[in-house]
Amino acid sequence: MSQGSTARAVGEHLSEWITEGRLAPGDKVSETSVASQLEVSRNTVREAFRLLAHDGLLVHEFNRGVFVPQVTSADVRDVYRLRLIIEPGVVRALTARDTHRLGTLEAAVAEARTAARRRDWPRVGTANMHFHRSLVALAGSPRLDVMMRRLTAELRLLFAVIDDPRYLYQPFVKRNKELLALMTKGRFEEGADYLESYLGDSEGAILAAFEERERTA
Amino acid sequence: MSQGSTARAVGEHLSEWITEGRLAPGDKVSETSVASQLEVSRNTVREAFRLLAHDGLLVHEFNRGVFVPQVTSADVRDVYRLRLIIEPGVVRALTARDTHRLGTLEAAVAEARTAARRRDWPRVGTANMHFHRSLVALAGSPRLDVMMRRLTAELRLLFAVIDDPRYLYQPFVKRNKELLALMTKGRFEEGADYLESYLGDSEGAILAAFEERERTA
DNA sequence: GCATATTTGTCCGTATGTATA
DNA sequence: CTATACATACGGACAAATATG
Repeated sequence: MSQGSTARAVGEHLSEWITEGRLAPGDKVSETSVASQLEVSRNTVREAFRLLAHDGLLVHEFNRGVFVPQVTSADVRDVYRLRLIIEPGVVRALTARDTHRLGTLEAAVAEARTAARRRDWPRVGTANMHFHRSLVALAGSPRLDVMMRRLTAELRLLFAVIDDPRYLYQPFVKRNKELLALMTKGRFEEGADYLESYLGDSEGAILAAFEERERTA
Repeated sequence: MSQGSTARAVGEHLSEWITEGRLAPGDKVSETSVASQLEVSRNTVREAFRLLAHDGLLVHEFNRGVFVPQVTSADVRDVYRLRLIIEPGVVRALTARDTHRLGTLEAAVAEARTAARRRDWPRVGTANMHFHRSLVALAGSPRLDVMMRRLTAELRLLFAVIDDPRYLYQPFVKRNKELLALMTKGRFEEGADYLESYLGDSEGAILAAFEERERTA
């Protein structure tokens, strides 16, 4: 309606429903129900489904419909394996003249700070995504950007499983800030090492939550 | 109809048209023309467009339609940058017990050999794609597999620009075979180094063709 | 295992808005 | 600036596949 396609708008809605837990992992997402709730045609809903399936936020099973992915600890490991390859690699490849291109990272850090002050943890999570996407964008590779967009989208899916988001999101604020400080000083090698251990900790925390959940279930 | 969706079948057709040059880079791909030529509905064509756009074989511009990507030397560099990160990394991470899991690679090498004997260069190209996809599959990462599928699809797009495919495809046959030999012996570090230089040469050859083309155009 | 109801996959016709000649 | 072409979106329809009782 306003700007962009309605299919994209429907996609945004669905994306929120997923990250807010209104749509739980494993849930079936019916074409007709979404179409009637958002008052759009079924065709448009199908278009939105494709967009989200593209980012891994929905899975499409032929003749059965679309579902919210049932993420497991294996997915956590896979996502973090790729993050550990990509993100420190990008930081390590930076040089002194990149210290002037960190504006978007600063913005993301500021966004996270104000959100944390307001105890708005979902927004802290969004800011964290912005930070890491901006970080990867420094590499200047369009294809890497697409891949990182996918990964951060799936990250939201993983975080959505966690009951208490604060416990996971809060550490990000400080650590992103510290990583940025290292990078501003041009200490990229140190930054990459810092990022590696930071990602390792993050993976460990999420993994623990998942394995606990998988044990009880 | 037969197996899978008709949208997928339409996607296969379009994919062939692109790699065969029937659809040239920069061409607009009209919904209605494809729908009438393949005798399917516009709706189905739109679904197929999304599928191919997902793999980078088509680009979608809002309110303007879909186009065959206008690939440039910058795209060559970007694709190879990612290949150089991913593929040698996978090989380096392998261990002795992976030497028994190289069956798909052997099959791809054999496929390339027989195709080369028949001077069927497009088929050699396909076999080469299979080889590198199988290689990355050894890492056991579903998300890396998806990414590699995208990259190889785009690779076909790059190769489609080259006039004489034999010149580019022929070296692959021998080099894939030699890489496989190293891997079979468990010499993964050497294999990774070999792959790096091999990819570097490949990039250089394609890049030269692109820069020549961009100079004349 | 069967009959039924639901839902998806596909198609068509039409209206509206956007881009471009 | 107007006119044309085309993409976006709608709503209804039907067959086929799936899920349900």
